[in-house]
Amino acid sequence: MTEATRRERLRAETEREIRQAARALLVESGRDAVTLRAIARKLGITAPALYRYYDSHDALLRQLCDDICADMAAALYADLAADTSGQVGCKVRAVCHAFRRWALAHPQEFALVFASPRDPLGADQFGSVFLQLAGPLIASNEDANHVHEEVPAVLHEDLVRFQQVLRDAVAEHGVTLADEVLNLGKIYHVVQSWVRLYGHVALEVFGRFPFAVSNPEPMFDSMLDQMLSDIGFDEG
Amino acid sequence: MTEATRRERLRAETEREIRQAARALLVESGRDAVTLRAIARKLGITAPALYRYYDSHDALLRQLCDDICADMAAALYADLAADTSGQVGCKVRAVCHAFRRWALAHPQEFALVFASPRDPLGADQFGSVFLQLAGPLIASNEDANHVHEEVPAVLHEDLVRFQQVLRDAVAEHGVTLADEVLNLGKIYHVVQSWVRLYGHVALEVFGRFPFAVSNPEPMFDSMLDQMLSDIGFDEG
DNA sequence: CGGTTTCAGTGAACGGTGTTTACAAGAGTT
DNA sequence: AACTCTTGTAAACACCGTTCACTGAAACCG
Repeated sequence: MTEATRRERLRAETEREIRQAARALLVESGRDAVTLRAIARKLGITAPALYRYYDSHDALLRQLCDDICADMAAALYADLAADTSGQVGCKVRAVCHAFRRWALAHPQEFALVFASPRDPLGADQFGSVFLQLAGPLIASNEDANHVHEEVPAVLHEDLVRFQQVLRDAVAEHGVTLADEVLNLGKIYHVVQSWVRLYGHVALEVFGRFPFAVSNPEPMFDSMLDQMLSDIGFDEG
Repeated sequence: MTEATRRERLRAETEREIRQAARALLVESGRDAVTLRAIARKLGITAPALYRYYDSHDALLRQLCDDICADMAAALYADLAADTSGQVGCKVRAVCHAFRRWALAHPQEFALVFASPRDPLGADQFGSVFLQLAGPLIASNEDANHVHEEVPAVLHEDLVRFQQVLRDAVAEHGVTLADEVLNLGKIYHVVQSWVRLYGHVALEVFGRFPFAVSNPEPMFDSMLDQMLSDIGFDEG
């Protein structure tokens, strides 16, 4: 049984409906359609009532971003779990494909979360998703630590910091990483992989490839091949 | 002297002021601040007057996108011309740096043009900029055609089409390209370079790197090094 | 020159938006 | 039963895109 009082249950229910309505409006008609009055209309209430739940329209949009990130994370985890091959390379590939698939299926959400020149947005949420996914995957790839190139010294400071962030993320899963498996060269390639992954997906979602690509999926696959090879995963 | 009548001159002047006001609003306060009424206020006229110049708010935004693309193109050309080293690799590097610098200096414009899930937007404008820049640069790099890797057969169709687009773009400059210098492997790397260039710049502008990068420029430089090496330019 | 057309700009209006305020009415508490 | 806390309302304000009837001056023409 729920410990919450009747009022608390009703409030939670209304808040859920608000988020749901906001999400539906975003998906159906884009960011500009996520209007306090439109949301209220969907719930059969008036706009000012929403101020009992959110301080402003902006705050509601921020919440929407967090919800989107959480949903995306769930989708990525699901696709990751669906990959039953023991191979780590396959898992990485599965997650990357899931990210592309999610972005193409949710262009409005993608644009809101990943392409707004705003301060925090869903930054925290997303960062954790990336770390939760990338960290353990890299960690589990112990046998492919032959990547040991030198990276420019100027990058060391940032890469060491990211190394620590990754180590902490993995530690929450109860795994400890050796410097050998998580060397700076690999860290660098992880960042570069995120650049390419994001670049391809954003270009595809926003239609900004320099020419019409009839079927971008093979190009994405080809890019993944090189990414995985760069990062030190065996082909497969 | 101008052939235009007095009325035509005044109209052109007003139109220029409209674009200028719209641009200022975008830069100062973001996309949502580019309002017909706010523009009119800046010109000392009323909002409906703007309908004598643009069919709708949307049409005005589209024009704004075109203006931004044109300005960016001018900035890139200027930075390209400023590079007096004869080396093609240096020119490519200069243009890439110019693109990053422009994006960081104009985040709102970048977001509007490059990160909206809309149909054409400034697509034509931008595409031409990319082609005008990339085509001649690749063409002039005749001695570095040692890149001749195999690309997946599924990509051939698209790459051949892009090859033709590039060839046409270069032809307008009076240069004819041999298949040897513009082979599919190189074409593929050009596309991949655009993915990485766009990915890095967008991530930096939108603050979506998975960790705080204290000084992204060296990372950008490092990426350029690999890009140029992939594409077949000599180090320099 | 006088008459007519063209056209940039106005003011009022409509329905939409975020937000604030004062107020009502029910739920929970004592 | 009396009181408080919470959730909603209605009205209002200022802003938005857009339309429409209208004005006044510039441009054109006989």
